[in-house]
Amino acid sequence: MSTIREVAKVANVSVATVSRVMNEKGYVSEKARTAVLQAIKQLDYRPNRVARSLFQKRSGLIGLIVPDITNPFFPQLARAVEDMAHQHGFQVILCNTDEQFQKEQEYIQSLEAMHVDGLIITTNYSNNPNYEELEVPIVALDRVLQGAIPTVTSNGHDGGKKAAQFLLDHGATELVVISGPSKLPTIRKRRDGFEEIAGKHLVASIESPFHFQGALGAANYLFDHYDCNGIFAANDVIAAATIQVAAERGIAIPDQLQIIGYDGIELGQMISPPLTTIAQPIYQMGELAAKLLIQRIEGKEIAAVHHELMVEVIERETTKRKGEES
Amino acid sequence: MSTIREVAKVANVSVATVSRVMNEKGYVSEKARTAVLQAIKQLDYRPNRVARSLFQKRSGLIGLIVPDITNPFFPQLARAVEDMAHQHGFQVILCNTDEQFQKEQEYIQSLEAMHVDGLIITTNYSNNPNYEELEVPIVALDRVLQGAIPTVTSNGHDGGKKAAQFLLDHGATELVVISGPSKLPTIRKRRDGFEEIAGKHLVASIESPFHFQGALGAANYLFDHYDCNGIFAANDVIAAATIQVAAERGIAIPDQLQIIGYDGIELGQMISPPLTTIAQPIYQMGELAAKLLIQRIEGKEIAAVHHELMVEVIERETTKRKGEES
DNA sequence: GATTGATGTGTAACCGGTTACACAATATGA
DNA sequence: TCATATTGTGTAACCGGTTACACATCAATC
Repeated sequence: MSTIREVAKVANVSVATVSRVMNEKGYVSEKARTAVLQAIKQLDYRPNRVARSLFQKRSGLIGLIVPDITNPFFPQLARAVEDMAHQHGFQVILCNTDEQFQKEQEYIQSLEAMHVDGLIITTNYSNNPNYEELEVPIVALDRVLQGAIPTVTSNGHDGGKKAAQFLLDHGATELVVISGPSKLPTIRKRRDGFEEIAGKHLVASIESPFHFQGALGAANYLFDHYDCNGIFAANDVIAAATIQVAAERGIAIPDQLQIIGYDGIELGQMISPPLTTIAQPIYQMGELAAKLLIQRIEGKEIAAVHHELMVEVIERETTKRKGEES
Repeated sequence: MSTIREVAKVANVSVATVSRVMNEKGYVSEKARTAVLQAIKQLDYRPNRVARSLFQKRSGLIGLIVPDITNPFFPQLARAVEDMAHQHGFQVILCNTDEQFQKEQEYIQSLEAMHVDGLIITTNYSNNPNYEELEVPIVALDRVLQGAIPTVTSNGHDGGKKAAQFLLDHGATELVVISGPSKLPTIRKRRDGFEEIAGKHLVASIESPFHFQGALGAANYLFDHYDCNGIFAANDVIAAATIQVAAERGIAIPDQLQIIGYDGIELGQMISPPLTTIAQPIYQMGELAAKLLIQRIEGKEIAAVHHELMVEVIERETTKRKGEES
């Protein structure tokens, strides 16, 4: 791989001139410019980004910290972030924390040491650490962080309300919410919104882990202990598990039991019957987070600190058609 | 952020000594060592990895190029690669090509310019480009590349055979394979293996795109034109679509129709009924690819060039229990 | 003809680590 | 006692870009 000095030699100019041509900065004569361009082509010269980073203190790297890319909520988010980053000439570094505080800290340290230009974090350690003290710009995604850190979430409270209203409107009378880990604020909001509207129709409110196996257990527990005809699951994976357990037990969906999920991941349309769900605009959330981050990186001030996007219900087949409530 | 020279000043030694302490290289007196360590702690000094990269020509970065992280096959792969990379002190840069030649080339150029230490590629442009000419070590995952590039795949031919054998053993008599895009060698192998064993029981062999919507169309086409009681889908997403279409049409699974998928992604267990499938060891494949790459990066020669892992059938509920075939 | 400003170019320092090399000081062995 | 390791440390060059600054040249203006 050739260097700028070699290019300079071939083009018979100084390195400064080569640099000027490359960055289109400062005065360069037409003659010098073509000579340099010619030399660059001849040597297949591409500037060393590491060297450039060192001087400019800008690496063109964005760190994306997620709990686990394997959780089907995150690939779409990651994709959105990567697309937006790519459009602006950034690359993204993927980090999985498994929700472990220590891994998260390790990654942040590494990323800082390699001078990433910014960080997008979806994390739980909302309060503990010193995000505000970090020198790099940060945007929080799907989780709300303390302080002056911009965040992007969707309106979970409204989502919960919409879910309850939808079930009620479609003839469900005994409602259950299978919530996620209640230490997560975003999850609590969904549940609270649901319970607010469900009111006296609420039969039970139980908790489930996010992963499928755990949700299977929660669903079994639910059916063992309660009777209901409308379930709101805190995410689509839990909803899928609930559907599976219901199918095993011969409970007809949506006739005997209606189920509504949350998230709007692709999984929802792949299962049978296809899942009615409260869809977050996942891709847009990732996109917005990346956009905000890039704006901060480029020094623009950001207006609102907290961005909350709307959710919408996607009606599929785990709920009854309107007018057929029976 | 403090620099090595500041540390040197505080510890009252030269930068060389600080560097020696940090890298545990060369002679350092106990006295100097403790002074340096003390200074490092005092200043919360962390070496600038960019500067280190520049000199060492080693960035600690691995590029992972996938078609689309949103395709449920890839998150597990990415996770495995990232885990292994992290264990060895590397970070991974995620790139989505959408199977577009041009995006792939762009990414490779960028990654080269930022001096990634290695590349893991899952790509289709098996023949076209100049992978062999690249200076960075490469490992191909799930796709076979020409030349001396190490590859990691699973035994698709055997997988196809196993699928056919399994359906036959469980009482299916009229078999169909819904294959993926036949330009992909890995996909062709699955189909060929299946057809080899299916023999005269093969009723039809059709092609489907990989994404769910397209697969829905293919499944509808299939049911409109053929009668069969055993289907092999080239991946689990296609299988899920087939199940959904079958459910819509009131075809009982597995009683009237048995379905077997391919891949072994989590989706398979989340759908109803849970999917019998030929599972690739996805995580292990990613892990192995990363391991091989890291070995190459560290200069070790690699024995075998092509690694083919075994697949196994995971029996769930879209196929009949043995002994209950009819 | 002198002053001013725009244009064009090169030298060398700088970013922050790493390390070859020179030079000491001390220890070992004959 | 003198030659030879062994141990310990600092200076300065280097990695490959970027850019402040000095210096030229040339046209326009007074």
